[in-house]
Amino acid sequence: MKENIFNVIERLANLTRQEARVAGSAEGLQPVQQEALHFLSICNKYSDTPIAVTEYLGLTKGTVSQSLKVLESKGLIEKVKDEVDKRITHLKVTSTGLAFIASTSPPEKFTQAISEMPEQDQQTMLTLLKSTLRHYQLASGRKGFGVCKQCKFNQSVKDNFVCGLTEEPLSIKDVELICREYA
Amino acid sequence: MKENIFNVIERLANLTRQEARVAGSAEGLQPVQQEALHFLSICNKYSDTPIAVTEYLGLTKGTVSQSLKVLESKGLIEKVKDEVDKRITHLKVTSTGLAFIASTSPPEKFTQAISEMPEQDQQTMLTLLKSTLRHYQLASGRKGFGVCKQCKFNQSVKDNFVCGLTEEPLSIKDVELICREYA
DNA sequence: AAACATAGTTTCGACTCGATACATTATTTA
DNA sequence: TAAATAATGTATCGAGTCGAAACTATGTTT
Repeated sequence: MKENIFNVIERLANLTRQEARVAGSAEGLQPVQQEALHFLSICNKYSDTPIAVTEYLGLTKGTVSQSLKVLESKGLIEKVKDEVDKRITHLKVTSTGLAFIASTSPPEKFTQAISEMPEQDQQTMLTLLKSTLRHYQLASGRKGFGVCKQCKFNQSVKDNFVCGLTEEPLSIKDVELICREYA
Repeated sequence: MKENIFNVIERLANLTRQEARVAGSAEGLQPVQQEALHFLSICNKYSDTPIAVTEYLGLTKGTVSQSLKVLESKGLIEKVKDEVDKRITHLKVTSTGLAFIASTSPPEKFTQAISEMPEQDQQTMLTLLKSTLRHYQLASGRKGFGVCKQCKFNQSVKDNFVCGLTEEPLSIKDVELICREYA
């Protein structure tokens, strides 16, 4: 059973990677660069840094630094120095970058395949996949990437949200974005 | 919804790839080489060729040829010329190769994560993932890789199986292995 | 103030990948 | 039957990925 689940996930990943290769070839974007851009388009302000991308993709920072340089040179992201901690660089996805991601992620045929399944099945599968990922991240001893709403550092005060880790107020938008400090 | 399903699958794939990178580093095996070896360990005699590996991984034959050369040089597979069609090379996984795959696939922590889920959930997820893959392969206009039991070319005669495409008798083992001509 | 930790870049060598050209062997067509 | 075409597989090239290591700069601890 686990063998089969593993096989199918591997195969799905191979297919999406192929689609990404084709979709990105026009812009000269490699699959891994698209994954980085995709992450940056869905993460919040605590996670829009090279190190967060590194942890998300599970690569080394040197490798990721190269990929980000490419994304920047193509005008898909911009680097902005953090005003408080000057070691940190924030990566902002440009409108060009957002447009690219919107047109390629999820890949067209993947989207089509999912759409052909009953709504209820989609929901069930998502729930089970999320559960698998959570268990997998725990088993890997890896910090999870999650959204602030469920983060133990997210403390809501009346109608506003405050990050309990940094005590910074969070916008509604931040609360719904993926966060590196998720716990 | 589709976005989320896509995100989770991508993340699961990243994690398994990382585990594979670590597991293979001792033997000097790259993730893609492990995937090729894994496929060869579960395919039948119609699919144990370089071109079948190429189609399965979605790469070009030149690229795959290189990976197979590495697997051969490490004694994990052996190349055997086809007696009938002399263009074809069959790839046999050696006992060393089988031992490696058995110890690394699925990755340990992935297995652990799956095992922690209720049996019923595992079954449900497998069914839904398979359905997704089937739809995805169709949408991609790609020939599916499946097992002979459901293949339209598989015609059973009494207790024996015969491949309706080649009219060759199939062993019980062949019938249960993944096949390139699956349709 | 010194030691250490963190964020990020650069450089290097090994490897992946697609594209192309090529050799062999089958199959189709004329 | 001969020629054209198709299929399987290999070799080579250049662009790109990857981890490791060395490095800079900035923060944090001691």
